[in-house]
Amino acid sequence: MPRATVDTRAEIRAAALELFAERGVEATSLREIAERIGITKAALYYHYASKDALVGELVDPMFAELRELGDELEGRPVDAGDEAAVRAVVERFWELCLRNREVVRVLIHNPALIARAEIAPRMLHWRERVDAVLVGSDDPADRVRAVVALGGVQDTVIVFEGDDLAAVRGPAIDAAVRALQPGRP
Amino acid sequence: MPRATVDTRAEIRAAALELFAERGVEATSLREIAERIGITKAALYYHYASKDALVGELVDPMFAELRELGDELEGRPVDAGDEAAVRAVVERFWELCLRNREVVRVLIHNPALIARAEIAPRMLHWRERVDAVLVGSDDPADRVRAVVALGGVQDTVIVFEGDDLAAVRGPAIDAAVRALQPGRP
DNA sequence: GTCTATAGACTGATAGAC
DNA sequence: GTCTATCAGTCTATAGAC
Repeated sequence: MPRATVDTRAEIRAAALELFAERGVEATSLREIAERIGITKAALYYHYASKDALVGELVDPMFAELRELGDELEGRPVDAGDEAAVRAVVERFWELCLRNREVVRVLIHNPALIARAEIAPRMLHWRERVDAVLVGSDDPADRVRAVVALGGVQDTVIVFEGDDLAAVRGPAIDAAVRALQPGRP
Repeated sequence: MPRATVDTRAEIRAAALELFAERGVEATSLREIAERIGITKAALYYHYASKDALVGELVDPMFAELRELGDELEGRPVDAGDEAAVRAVVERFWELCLRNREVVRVLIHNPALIARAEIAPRMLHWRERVDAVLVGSDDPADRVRAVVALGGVQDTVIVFEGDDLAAVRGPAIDAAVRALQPGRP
């Protein structure tokens, strides 16, 4: 029987992202995804050749955004002393995490994912690249600061998921910018 | 046939923690854990009644430490202006994460875990409780700062796992302490 | 495009011999 | 304590009807 909606593929992705983010990829079966939108597992296989292919298509948009951000910033590292410039990059990273927060959740929660053949090549150290651009330095202490700042920012969109994220934005970015300042407090 | 080692239970826990941290709990089977230490799945079941029981015993020590820290700090909130006091708490949290970094990894990577009946009651908002003690405030902005600081610190013991963590400690704690300072940078 | 039916592998867990 | 053997259930994935 034909279905009420036109875009079954989009429906599959939406249901899958929700379940993957909530329970993890391994803990979610294709049967569950299919049943959530009222089709059978076999019908799902008509649209996606495998679970890996589905996961790959889900995480792709975020990787594309990260690559764009990396490309744009590459070659012109941020001066750590220029607070406005640092803040601008942190803000963009926050917005990116916010837009893709369900994907962030999936990636954080599924380490085995990045080892899968379909997905690993697309990861390319995603956040590490932004780290590097942001601190523009190989100094290990600078890298640590970047991990605290961006890791912390990334965590907020997950931890405060149900809350008013517009209110979280300001303090989160402030804290991250401060964490990035070199030297002892 | 009796085995070379005395403490099979400890061997099981060690192998399980390694595999759970690496791939996630759902993606690791009891057969894999058993075979890694040269016994069968049935032998493993002699020592642990279920997968949940095994997971529970693995995460217990960290929860116990968090409860101790919470108990000790409870009732005497840290003055956000007292930098030395703030630093002391952040340092203790860092050490706790470092000691339990494989468990941290397991918990981060397995959201579904905290919903399991055996484990949920022991979680009791672990990090949230430390957050609360640390900022000693219900102000949402303070809570956000605490999440950035402690989330960032927690991330470093995972991200820099293979590196020299003694060198990571200083910059990580500095960055977290700075992130906790109120107001705009 | 969606279905039913099924293959084949693996899972967590148990029974009972040694 | 560890084994072999097995259960019932689930999984990914496919074949073929409509």
